[in-house]
Amino acid sequence: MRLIDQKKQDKRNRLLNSAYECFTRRGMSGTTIAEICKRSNVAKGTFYLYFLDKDDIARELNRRITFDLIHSAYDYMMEHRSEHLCDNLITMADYTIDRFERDKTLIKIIKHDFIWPIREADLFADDHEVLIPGILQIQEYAEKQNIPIRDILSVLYCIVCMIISVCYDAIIETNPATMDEMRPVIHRIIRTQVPEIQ
Amino acid sequence: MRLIDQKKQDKRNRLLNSAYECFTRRGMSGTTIAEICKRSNVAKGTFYLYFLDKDDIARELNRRITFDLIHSAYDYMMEHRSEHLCDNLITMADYTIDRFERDKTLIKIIKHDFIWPIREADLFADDHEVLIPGILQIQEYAEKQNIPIRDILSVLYCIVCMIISVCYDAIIETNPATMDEMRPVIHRIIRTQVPEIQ
Amino acid sequence: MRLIDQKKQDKRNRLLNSAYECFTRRGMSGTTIAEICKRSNVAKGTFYLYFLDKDDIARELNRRITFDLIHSAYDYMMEHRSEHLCDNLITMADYTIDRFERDKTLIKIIKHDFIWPIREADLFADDHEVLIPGILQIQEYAEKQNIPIRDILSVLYCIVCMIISVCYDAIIETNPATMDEMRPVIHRIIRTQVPEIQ
Amino acid sequence: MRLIDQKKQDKRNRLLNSAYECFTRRGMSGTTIAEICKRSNVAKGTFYLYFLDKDDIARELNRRITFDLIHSAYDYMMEHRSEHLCDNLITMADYTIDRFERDKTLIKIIKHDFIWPIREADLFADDHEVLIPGILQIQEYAEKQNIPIRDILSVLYCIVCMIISVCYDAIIETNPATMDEMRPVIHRIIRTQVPEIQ
DNA sequence: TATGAATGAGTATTCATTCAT
DNA sequence: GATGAATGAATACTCATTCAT
Repeated sequence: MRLIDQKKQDKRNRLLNSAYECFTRRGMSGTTIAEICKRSNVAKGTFYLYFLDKDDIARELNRRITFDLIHSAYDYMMEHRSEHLCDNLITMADYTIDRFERDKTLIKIIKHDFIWPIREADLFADDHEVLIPGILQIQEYAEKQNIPIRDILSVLYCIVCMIISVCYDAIIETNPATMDEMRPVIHRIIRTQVPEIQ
Repeated sequence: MRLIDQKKQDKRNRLLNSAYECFTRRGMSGTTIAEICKRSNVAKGTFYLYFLDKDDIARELNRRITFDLIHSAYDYMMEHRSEHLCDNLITMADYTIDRFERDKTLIKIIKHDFIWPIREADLFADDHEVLIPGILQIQEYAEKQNIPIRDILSVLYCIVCMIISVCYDAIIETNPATMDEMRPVIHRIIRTQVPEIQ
Repeated sequence: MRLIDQKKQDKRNRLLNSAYECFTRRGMSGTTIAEICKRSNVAKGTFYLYFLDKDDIARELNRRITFDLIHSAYDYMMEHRSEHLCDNLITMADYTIDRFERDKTLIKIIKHDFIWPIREADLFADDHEVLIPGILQIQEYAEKQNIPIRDILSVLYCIVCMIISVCYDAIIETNPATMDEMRPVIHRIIRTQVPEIQ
Repeated sequence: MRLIDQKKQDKRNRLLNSAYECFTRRGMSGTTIAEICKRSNVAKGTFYLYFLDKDDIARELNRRITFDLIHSAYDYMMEHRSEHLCDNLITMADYTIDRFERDKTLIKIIKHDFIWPIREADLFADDHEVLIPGILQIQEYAEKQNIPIRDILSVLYCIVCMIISVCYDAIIETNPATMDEMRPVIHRIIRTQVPEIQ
């Protein structure tokens, strides 16, 4: 990569990082483009060389955050791996909940803009492992249980939706209960939906 | 109630109705207080005699919408009642999904601002039946299953969260699938979480 | 008129006067709405209670300026009246040219936005005398010369267009000659187009 | 001319052509220098090697357009030549009006920025024939009529101003009448100002 | 010569909120 | 209680111009 292209990429990243910090502190609608630029030591006009508008940078940020969160959770799970899918999912859920509790903006952003990273069409694409890591174990589970894989994925999707909503309410609004009270409920639901194979 | 109080109540209601129509058409952030007032034939200053600000009226509106939706769903269910809690919950879920499909703003508002209408503290209040109708059948089910009622309610809460998120994604974004594809998934999850009693 | 309406009218006029002075000094595109407001001792938001945008106030201003200029020229002519239409037109032209020479912004505004104040449709409306004063003498002249009045009016319109363009070029650009050199040319053209009746 | 100079000239012309197309489509104030450059496949910095700013290229463009229009009109007239100056002027006026009707941007540019291409000082310069073709016939007419040539030229200038203004109003604003209605008026005025010699 | 990344001054417009009437 | 005129802070986005390469 040419030096100048590296510089551009670097500037783009600086803007994304600043945006993350600003969105984190003041929320997306409370953040001005001027602030993002100032924090990046970049002129206001420069912002528009890299992004269309605030929504554009927010979308890009979201993609990165979602991608990073899923993969971190997966990596963590791999370090504490069990042979049961069910336990592994709970490990990932717990990791994610912990992240949310430490970083409340993260849950705000995710709740507002989460995009399930795999569409029906992509299901058998070559790189779905990149998008949803651990899909191999899911396929295996589906075969053992003799359930279509897309049924498993649908339920997983619903569980993820649920976790995000519940975490948001519990962490941000403490409603209807605290995270500590909701966590075992989430565990139970996962266990019920993805029972261990005998 | 004195006549003058009725008049005040009436003006308050007019403002709430106008707000609902405006939020419905243009979304909350796209709605100005001026519009709400104009539609209510009320001066702008008057708005502030009844509500603190836009958030205030939005909160109140949300309470009403949630309340109305739950009770409509309950009434509908009572007309198609089964003896199994599980079937009744599915009936209510289907009714709600239908409402969302017909009125996309409804799901937008609910997704953005849903407040689970019963808090721990209220659980044994005298009027919880008003907030969550059908709680008697839930209590009955809890007893038969020998599960603490608050465990049932927690799971119900999670299911409601899930339904809202999934409906929003399916209806508004068609992601990751259509509502027709997600509906049976939701049914299955309810059945798994609230199994019929033998 | 109620006191409050008088105040509103007064504020509107203050804005128009400020706009005139600003347009005069810096031209329309060089004038900011902030300046107009400051000069009027009015908040920026207030501007938008009275006008849609800069174009709107400019249009209104133009209407007033054109109306005022024509009527001033007519009044002046009536004080130096001759029996010949031709001489009267020259008197009005001279008055106008003098005004342009004294107030260069006037010619800029007029050149940019002059609107001939009488359309075909209005020709026989009851109030055309308000728009183009002196139309009675024009009608008289048309009858004596046995020419359709609309032919006279068309020529007058063309002469007015010509005067405006020539004045602009001469006064603002000194091109292709000075106003002193062009004035007799204009006189001669008027005399040729509207010959005195024998 | 050296090859390198030809290349430079070529780039300059490309910029001028692009500017014409852009001004034509979006008007001068709606055109950005970036657009002109893009259309010319030239970097933004390069623009400033050839022109001072947008006004500079606009002025140059205007000179070319005016020059081209006058010469086209003259060429057309020479193909339909009469012995009378008056008829020839009408032929040229008609040609010009037709051009304006077909190309509305042309009249907009001309109206906004017309520059009478001959100044007093240039009148007896060697190349005035280049600037105002047909000046020989004008001189001849002046002699026959025993009028100073500059008097004829002044009147011609006024007529040109008038035609431009009237065409703009008629074609762009249809005010106060259509071009079809104004055309004979223009003819009559020319005939009156430059009567055929007996 | 040529490039194009970076700059940052410049401005219209909205709208929640107040307060004199 | 009710009004609605007035406020003015707050902000996204453009684009001519420069200058290091």
